[in-house]
Amino acid sequence: MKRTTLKDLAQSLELTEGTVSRALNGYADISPRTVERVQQAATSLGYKANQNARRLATGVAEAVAYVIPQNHSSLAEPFVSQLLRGIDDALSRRGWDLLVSHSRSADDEAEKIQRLITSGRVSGVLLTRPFRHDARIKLLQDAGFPFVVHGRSANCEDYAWYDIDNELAITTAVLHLIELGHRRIGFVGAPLYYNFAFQRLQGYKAALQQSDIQYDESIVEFTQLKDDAGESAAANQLDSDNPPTAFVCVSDTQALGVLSAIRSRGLTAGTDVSVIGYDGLNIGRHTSPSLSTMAQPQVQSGRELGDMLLAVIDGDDPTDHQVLKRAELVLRNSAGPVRDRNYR
Amino acid sequence: MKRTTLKDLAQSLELTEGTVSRALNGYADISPRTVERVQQAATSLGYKANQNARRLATGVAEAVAYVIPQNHSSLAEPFVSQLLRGIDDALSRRGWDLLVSHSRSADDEAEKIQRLITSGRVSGVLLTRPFRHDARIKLLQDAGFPFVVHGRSANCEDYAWYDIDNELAITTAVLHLIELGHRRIGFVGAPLYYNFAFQRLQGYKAALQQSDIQYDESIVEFTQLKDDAGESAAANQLDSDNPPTAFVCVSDTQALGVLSAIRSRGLTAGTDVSVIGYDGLNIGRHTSPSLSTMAQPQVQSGRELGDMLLAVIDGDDPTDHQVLKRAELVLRNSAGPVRDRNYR
DNA sequence: GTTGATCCCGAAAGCGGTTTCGGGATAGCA
DNA sequence: TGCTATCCCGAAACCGCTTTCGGGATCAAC
Repeated sequence: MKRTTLKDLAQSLELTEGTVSRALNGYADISPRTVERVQQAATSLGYKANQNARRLATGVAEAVAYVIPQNHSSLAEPFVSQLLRGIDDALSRRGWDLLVSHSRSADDEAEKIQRLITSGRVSGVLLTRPFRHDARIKLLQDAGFPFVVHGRSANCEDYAWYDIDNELAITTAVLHLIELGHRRIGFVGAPLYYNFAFQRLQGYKAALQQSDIQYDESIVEFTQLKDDAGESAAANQLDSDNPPTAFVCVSDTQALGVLSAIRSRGLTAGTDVSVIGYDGLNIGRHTSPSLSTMAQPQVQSGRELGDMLLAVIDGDDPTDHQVLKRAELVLRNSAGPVRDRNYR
Repeated sequence: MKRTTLKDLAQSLELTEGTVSRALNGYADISPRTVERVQQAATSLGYKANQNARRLATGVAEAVAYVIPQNHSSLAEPFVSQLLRGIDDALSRRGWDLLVSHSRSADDEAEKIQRLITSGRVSGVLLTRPFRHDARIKLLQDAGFPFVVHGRSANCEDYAWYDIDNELAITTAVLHLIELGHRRIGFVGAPLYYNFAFQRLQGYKAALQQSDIQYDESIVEFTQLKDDAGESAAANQLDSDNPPTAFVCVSDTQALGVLSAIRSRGLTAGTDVSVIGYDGLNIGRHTSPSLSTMAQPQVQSGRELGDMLLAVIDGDDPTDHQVLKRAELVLRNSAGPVRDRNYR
C-alpha cells in the first residue's frame, strides 16, 4: 500500500520530477502534449501529492483553524456544525483543510493561538465570540497573521469581521414589546466581557431611551447562556414586588428557561408575560407557546467567513472585509399585548 | 516576522541541526548539559518546529480527520461540538491536530476519504453514523488505514467502534410504555440504511415480541431526523382510525414534532398520548410536558473515541477496541399511564 | 601506557515536493 | 543555409526537520 510518489510518476513517464510537478501545476513551459500524458499517468497511478511535502516546499499551510472558545454553552451549538460545514465548503474549493482547536482557559487559548501561528500548520485563523477586549485579536494583529473574527471586539476598525447588528436586533425586539404596550421589560443578558452581550445591552438601553422608559437595573441580569440561568433569572424577577410584564433574552436557550419559570408559576407566556428570545433556533417552534425570537441568518455565514479568510490570506486589506448583517424578528406566540397586572 | 528555524538555533548554539533536533526530541545520546542548553535557547528564541517539515521527515501526519456525514440533521448537532471537544482533548495531549471534513454526497464522501488517506494529511479517520452497509468502512479496511467508527455497520466484527446499544435502548423505552399499559405504540424511526435506525427498529420489535404484541406496520414510520418529519408522522397516525396511545421516537428532534402534533390536536402529551424521545437533549426539559427520553452518555464519548483512534494508529488490534455503552431512560413527563381511548 | 567500552556529537542522506535557471532542439526569418 | 527567437525540458538547489552511522574524545580497567 505504498503511495505513488512524484518520483514514481516521473520514472514511469521518463521525465524529471520537476517537469512532472510543473505539468501538474499548470506551468506554461510544458507542452500540452506532455501535460496530457502526465495527467493521464497521474490518475491511472492514483497519484496524490503528499501535502506535507508540498506545504514544506511552498511554505503555505493550505489550512485554517477554527478556534472554539472555552465555555461554549451546549445549547448554542447547533450553529457550530452548520458553521463548520460552511467554512469547509469555502475551503474545499481550494483543497484546503479546516482544523478545529479548543481550549480550556483564556491563557490556554492565547498560547494555542501562538502555537498555531508559529508552527506553520495553518495560514489563517477564525475567531468566534470575541471578548470586548480580546487578547487573541491583539496577538494576531501584532503577529501580522491573517484572521477574521465572527463577531467584533470593542475596537474593530482594523481587522476583518463578520457580525450581525446586535444592538439593532435587541432594539427591534424591545421596541416590538413596547409597541405591544409593555413598559416594564426584563433583560436577560450575558456576561459583559463578551462584546455581543455588551452590544445587546446597548440595544436594550437604546430602545428604552427612545421610548422614554427609565432604565431599571433591578430587572436587568447577566447570566450564562444556559437554560437554568435563564430560568432562575426570570424566577427572581417574577417573584419580586414589581415584576416585568415581558422579557427579552440574548439567547433562545435562556428564553427556554424563562418560559419554564413562567409556566411553573402558573402563568402563561404570551398572554400573562411576554418573552422574546434570540437566535432563531428551530426548537422555539415546539415550545408552548412557541417562542418569538430574533433570528440571524446562519446558513450562509460559514461560507462567507471562509471566503473572507481566504481573501485576507490572499492579501486583501482586512478592513475591506467587514460585513454587518441584521437579524430578523420572527414572530411566534410568546410575545403578546401587555395585560393588567392582576394575574398575581 | 521570520520564524526561527532549527538552523538558527543550531548556529546560535554552535551545534549541528541534527544534534539540536535530537536534544529536543529526547534522544539518549545527548549529554544532559547540552539538552539543557538547547532547551533554554529554544524557549528564549521562541523556536517551534515547523510541523510540515517534521511530518514530512517522520512520515506521520500527527493529525486525524473527523468526517461529518452529508445530511447531518441540524437539531441533532448539539453533539458535534461536544464530541469535537472531546476528540480534540485526546489528540492535543500529543499535540496532534483535528481536522473536520464534510461532504455533499455519498460518492463525494468516498472520494474524500480516498483523498484523505492518500494525501498523507492524516494518520487516522473517525467515522460517524455509519450506514448498515457502509462503503467508507470497506474502503478504509481495504486500504489498511487506521479508523474508528462512532456507531456500527451491519458486520462490525473486525474494526474498532464505539456505540451505544441502540436495540436495548429502544427496547427499554418500549417496555416502559408497555408497563404503563400501552399496547398500541407508534414508532417514529429513521431511514433504515442507517444502521442505528435499523438497530432501533429491532429494539422496537423485540419489545413487542416479548410482550406478545403484534407488530403493526401501519403505525411504524421511517422519517428524517427532523421536527417536521416527526410532526407529520405523528399527525398521520393520530388522525387514523386506530391511533396509537403512545409514540417512541428515535430522536428527540422528531419527538418535539410529535409533541406539536399532539398539542395541535387538542390532546395532552403524557396523559392522552405518551411520547418517549431519544438523545437526552436538554431542550426536552423545557417542552410542555417535558420530554421523557433515552439519554446516551455523550460527555466522555469524544475523548474515548479519540483515545481509541490513537491506540489503533499506534498499532493496537482494532478488535480490542469495541465498546458498547448503554443509554438510560430519563423519566420526565411526556410518558404516562395509558388512558381510555375516549378522548376522540 | 594500551586497550576497550562509553559518551557525545558531526556529517550526511533522506522525506517528497517546488521553483529557478540554463541550455538543447526546434521553428521562424532573412 | 545561417542566425536568432521560442519552446520544452533537465538539473539542481531548497524547504526544515529526522535519523542513521561513524568516529574522536573521554574514562575506566588491566
